[in-house]
Amino acid sequence: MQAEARGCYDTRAMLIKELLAQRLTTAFTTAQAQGLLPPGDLPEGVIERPQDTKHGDFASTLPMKAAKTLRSNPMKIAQTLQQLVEKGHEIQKVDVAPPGFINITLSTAWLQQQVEAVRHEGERFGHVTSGAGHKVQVEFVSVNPTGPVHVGHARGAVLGSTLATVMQAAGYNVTREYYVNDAGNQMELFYRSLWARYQQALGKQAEIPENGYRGQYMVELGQRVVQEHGDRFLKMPEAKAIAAIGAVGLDHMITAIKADLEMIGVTFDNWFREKSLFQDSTYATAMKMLEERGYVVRRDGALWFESTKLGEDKDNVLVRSNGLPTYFASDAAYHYNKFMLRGYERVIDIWGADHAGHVSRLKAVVEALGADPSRLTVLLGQMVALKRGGEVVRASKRTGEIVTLRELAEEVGKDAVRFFFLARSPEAQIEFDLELAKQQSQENPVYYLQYAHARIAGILRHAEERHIEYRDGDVAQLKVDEELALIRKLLELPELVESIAKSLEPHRLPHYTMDLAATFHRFYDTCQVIPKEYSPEHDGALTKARLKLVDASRIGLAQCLTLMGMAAPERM
RNA sequence: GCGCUUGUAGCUCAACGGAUAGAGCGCAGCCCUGCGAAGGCUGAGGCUUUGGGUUCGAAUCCCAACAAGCGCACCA
Repeated sequence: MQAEARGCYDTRAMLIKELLAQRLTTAFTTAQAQGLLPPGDLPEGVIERPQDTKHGDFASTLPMKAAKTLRSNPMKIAQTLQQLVEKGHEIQKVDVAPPGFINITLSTAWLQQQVEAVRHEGERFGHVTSGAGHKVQVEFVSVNPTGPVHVGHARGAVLGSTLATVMQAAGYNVTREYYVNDAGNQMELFYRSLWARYQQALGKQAEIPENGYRGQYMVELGQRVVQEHGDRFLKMPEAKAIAAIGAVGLDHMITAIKADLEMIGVTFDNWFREKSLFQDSTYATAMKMLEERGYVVRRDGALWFESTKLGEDKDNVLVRSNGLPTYFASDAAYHYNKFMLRGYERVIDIWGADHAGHVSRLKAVVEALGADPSRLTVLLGQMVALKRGGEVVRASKRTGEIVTLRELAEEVGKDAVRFFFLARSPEAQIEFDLELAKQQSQENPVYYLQYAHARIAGILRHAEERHIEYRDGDVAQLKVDEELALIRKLLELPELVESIAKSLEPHRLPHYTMDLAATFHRFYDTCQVIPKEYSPEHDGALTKARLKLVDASRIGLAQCLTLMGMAAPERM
């Protein structure tokens, strides 16, 4: 394995981080075998990236972690390992720093060679194989189709779509799914509200039901149905009319939601209908299974899921005494479908924090259905408080006072919306000031990233115009700090992709991209790529090498922007 | 009242239990007769809400207080 890795420049085969971890592990066991270190287990977390690059490319805190179990001095352990780590051609030096750090610096020659490796990988650079084709579902947004998508939903949309993309890059087999809640009494209310608006559009007297949907969009929807269908629903018996008009309204809502989400680059592989759970035997089978496993009891005329048997605070109603199933029952059946029928090895649900209280009971029901609840992860996006010029804007579908995603996308732009929500960890409760967002879109981090990409494109264009062919450039010319720093920064991308897929923290991607862009800008500032008085004899070697580095940077930056669903412009 | 999440620069936010806590915006200076100045460099700005604890080491883990958000239905 090690010999194989040594001769390999392809980062896809093995990350340098993993290679170094192996070397350290081998050094550790060798030291014990030779009696240089006392016996004892290898601690977790062998290798990491130091915060400060002056400490080298990689650092290990292994000596300090092992000191206790080995009953040995951390500095002594560090020094022992320092001697035993196989350097190969990748490692330039291994240092020891108090109180027991091992610092590893990569060799310049190896770093230079990575420029070729990145260019060789091209569009695939940054992709890794840690996901091993495992079947994963990411379910997100899933807004009730009773109204348009609003600003608060944008967060989950961006989080979910980026996570799905990154997991795909990490080698998972990912399905993006939207759960359409087209059953239940909220939908019933929506249908009846639309029925009323439809009648009003035809000049008839009609009342919006209590707690119905009163937004302006419902008025428009009613008018639209009149345009498309005339008064034909009036001729039906009311119950039938409501059902028929409801189906039409639902269709329009889903189409609108789909279009709005596409405005910020969010798409799905599957739109799963709640109703389908009842149309086939999924719901019945799931309920039967819960019953057979002894988790269902009848009490006060309702059917209860005995979550308390699984350590929950209280039981939950599956079927109300009026015979109608609760949302929770649908959810149980839906997850039965995800795990049992479709066989996802792992399911990630992205919800708003207002649903936090439902996580544990859903996990309980998944367990009751016989799936390991650790296969289900629920990510909660904390609430987004919406402001306009410092004033809080209340978002409510029923009162109709909403700022829609569409408005936001039109005002602020897709890339800025994505970046803004993506850069914050899901747990952060954020305030979104529309005025500020618009204003800042002039002086936005988004432009910082895209400018770097456009700048790169400009240089490459320039090289082409001057007919500078750099295929034969020699990367060994790259020796300046700013050049090597840029290579080092690029090499972090595959590690980051692997790490994000594991920790489910896509917010680290925008921060890395900012870093990469800054590192490029610094390189640009100190290292001129194509001199004004360019002469092939005099400048050729360095210019060609730097063009290769610029090209590798383009690949890395474009990959980041692509993973985030943002544009990578050639010009601005 | 109980539970979950969160308190980090003036503002918006980062920081696998590791070395001097970092970015962007804002603020004060400096840098284009050289590839895109939507850029670079320098500086000011922090008792990581407070008080205890755990350990070689804590913004990070545990306990308590204070503050904010969200839950606590036969709604979704």
